Amino acid sequence: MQNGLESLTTDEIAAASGVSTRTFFNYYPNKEAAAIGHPPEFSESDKEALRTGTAPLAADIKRLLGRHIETLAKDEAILRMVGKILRCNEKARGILDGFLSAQREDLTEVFCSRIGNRQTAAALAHSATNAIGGAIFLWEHEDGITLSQALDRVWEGLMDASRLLSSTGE
Amino acid sequence: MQNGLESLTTDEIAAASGVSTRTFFNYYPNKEAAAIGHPPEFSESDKEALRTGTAPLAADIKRLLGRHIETLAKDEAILRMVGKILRCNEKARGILDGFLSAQREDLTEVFCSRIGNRQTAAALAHSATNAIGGAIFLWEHEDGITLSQALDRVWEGLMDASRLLSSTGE
DNA sequence: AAAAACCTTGCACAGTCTGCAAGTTTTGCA
DNA sequence: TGCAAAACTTGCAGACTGTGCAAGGTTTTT
Repeated sequence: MQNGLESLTTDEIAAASGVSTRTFFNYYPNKEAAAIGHPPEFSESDKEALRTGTAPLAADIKRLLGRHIETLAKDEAILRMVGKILRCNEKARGILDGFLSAQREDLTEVFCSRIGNRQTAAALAHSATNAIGGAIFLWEHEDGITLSQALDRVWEGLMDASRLLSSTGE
Repeated sequence: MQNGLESLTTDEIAAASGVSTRTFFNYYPNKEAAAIGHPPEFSESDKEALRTGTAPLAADIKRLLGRHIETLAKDEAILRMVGKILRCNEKARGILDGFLSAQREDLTEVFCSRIGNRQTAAALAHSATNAIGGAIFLWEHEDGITLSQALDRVWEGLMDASRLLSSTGE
């Protein structure tokens, strides 16, 4: 069993769900999309807080990410299972990638309305979504660490990296 | 024609390549992988230069990225075609994502050996690969801009973002 | 209670991809 | 040169995903 998904047929999934295979495909465009579902979005109020926040930008971003990771932490089991699927199913990765790209664009708009410059906003949005992804990755690969702790570690790395990039020496 | 790839069957591709369909699948694991191919890697010597460089980190990174984007610029036609495929084929996105993740890990090692801290290295690697992706995106969506110019714009955004993140005020 | 809108399902079908068992070509070496 | 081994190509059968369509059933509306 390389995947878990690959060894599950749509017939089996449909039967287990108590609908016909045809109906399964009325609900979901394909097997992978059904398996990974739709990842949670950043909350509107958190985005609004980021848009209008007055604390240093880094602090406001960290708050958004922290709250988002808390949301994710509510479904650790799902997160772990989805991670397993993503690790060995290319199509699933592509589908998730689509969702995350949309979220990143969304976040880019938020940053854009706070700081004005689109390229800068895009870089920030990338950093933010990478931090979430990185935190999940760390949490998956390191025992006895919570998602929040993982985010803190990743965040520190991002802060270090930012300092390194913006300083002229090393 | 939503995709271009979806309306092309493997039978057609194989026939056009002068081999049987079965042989096509001996060469490539699937249609999408065949269509997008393997993206170019960062050159070993450029990575080595980054590993052992003594200029400010940002300058060394920028050099690596600049040289990589020059490599990409040699095949603009391919880049454009692959972009078109990626935009509407989830499986292809997932496959590319796998390649790029591997490249990013590779780059993480490079940064790691230069600066020591793994999380920081990972953040830098993310920023670097995002810059490449962002530059291609910008080049695709803005008329009359070269890849190098696009990279410069994206790079400025990254520098701004780094300063914003590492400063306590705004 | 009839009509309209909606949902589920079966069926046929196009397409991807794999394993297997030939057959064919290339390589290497005697 | 010539033959055996290795490597490659192919056809075929088959499992599986996903779609269009039309028939049948359910729910909602009037």
